Amino acid sequence: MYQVTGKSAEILDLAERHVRTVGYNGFSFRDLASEAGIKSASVHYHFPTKGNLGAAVARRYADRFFEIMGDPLNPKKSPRILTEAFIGAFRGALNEDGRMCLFCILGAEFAALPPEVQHEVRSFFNKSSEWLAQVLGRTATGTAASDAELKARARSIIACLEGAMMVARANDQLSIFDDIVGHLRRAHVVP
Amino acid sequence: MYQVTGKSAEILDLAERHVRTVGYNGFSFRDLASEAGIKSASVHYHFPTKGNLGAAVARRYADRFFEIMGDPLNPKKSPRILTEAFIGAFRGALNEDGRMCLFCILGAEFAALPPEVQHEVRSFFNKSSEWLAQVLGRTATGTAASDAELKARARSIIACLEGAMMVARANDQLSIFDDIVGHLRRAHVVP
DNA sequence: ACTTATCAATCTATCGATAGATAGACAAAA
DNA sequence: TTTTGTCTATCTATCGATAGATTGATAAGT
Repeated sequence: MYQVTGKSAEILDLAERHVRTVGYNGFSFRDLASEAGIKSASVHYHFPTKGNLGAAVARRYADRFFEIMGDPLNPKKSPRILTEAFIGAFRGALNEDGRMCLFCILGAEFAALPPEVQHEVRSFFNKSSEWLAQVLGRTATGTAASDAELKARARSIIACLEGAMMVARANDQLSIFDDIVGHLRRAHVVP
Repeated sequence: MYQVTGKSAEILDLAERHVRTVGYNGFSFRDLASEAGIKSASVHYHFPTKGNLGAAVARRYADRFFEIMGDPLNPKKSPRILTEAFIGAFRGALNEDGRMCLFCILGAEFAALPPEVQHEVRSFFNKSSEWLAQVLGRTATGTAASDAELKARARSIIACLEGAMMVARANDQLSIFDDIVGHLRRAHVVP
């Protein structure tokens, strides 16, 4: 799918790393260029504008995420397993030397983003809560919850995870993330 | 206490508004100057550096917050009332035409901030979870929870609120925030 | 009362650095 | 020969920050 090769992929990697540490407004084309060993003009060759680049980074990140997550209705994987994988993906992102989830930082900076990047951010939150809602829907706990209710529950979990990443990183303690997830589990919010 | 008057206060107001919408790296001294009707050099007169200004904004915001919250052990206010006030403060921030909690956006941008601003961010998360932990400690539910456990629970609630703000704003729907808080209540995480 | 000195707050003008972006030349590959 | 990727060179706009002049108000000295 997003199997961009060569310099383009390298630039995407660098840009992603920057966004996830210092945010969209915290790096420049020159930063990327010097790290990729080319000139900033060459970065523009691959990605005409910064908004273009930002959207590409977001799209690739989301595509990877959902590829790893797989089918939420896969009968071979229990809701429990899938939810753990979901949480684990967030934890893994934070564990890459204190990098944030891409969409946590983009979400916070939302108003400062070019429209095409904003679109990707919204799209991710929609898709991810949809995905998680489908998983939650499989744990039929007697009451048949509506799609809207399931999606709201999913969003609540996602919000908690995003917030947990942020607080954990600001304090440079991964354990804070784990504590928060623990509370999520103990409150039976999660399968 | 923080009764800064005149232009300084006006600049702080403008800077706070900008940080809470586009983040620390999303505005310039010139932006502030033109809105305050002065020149950017005059902004530097009041706040020598941007880091200085950022820290001042953060400090004032935090001071106001804790002044409004009051004493977490005030016997005249139930834990329930205090927790609601706490949640309400976050909701109110979001409700000011889609502005974020200052520390949510600063937390996300953390690695891009000058040290003095980072310090204020950490300090806020510390103080606010301390405050909330004291409130939670008053609802002695049989088991005597340790201070560390209470603080972890407090952090979990705060993380959830910050995440809720972020997700709600990215989707421009205040109702998402309310949904998430609803789940928080239903899961009995909150008094 | 008049003068002098100080101060807070602003200005103009400018600094070096950097931002994102473009034009056009060049070389290698297809 | 056309495409692909990179380069040099440059543009305009803006960044945070500083220097030095100017204003009006206040205070102190005579």
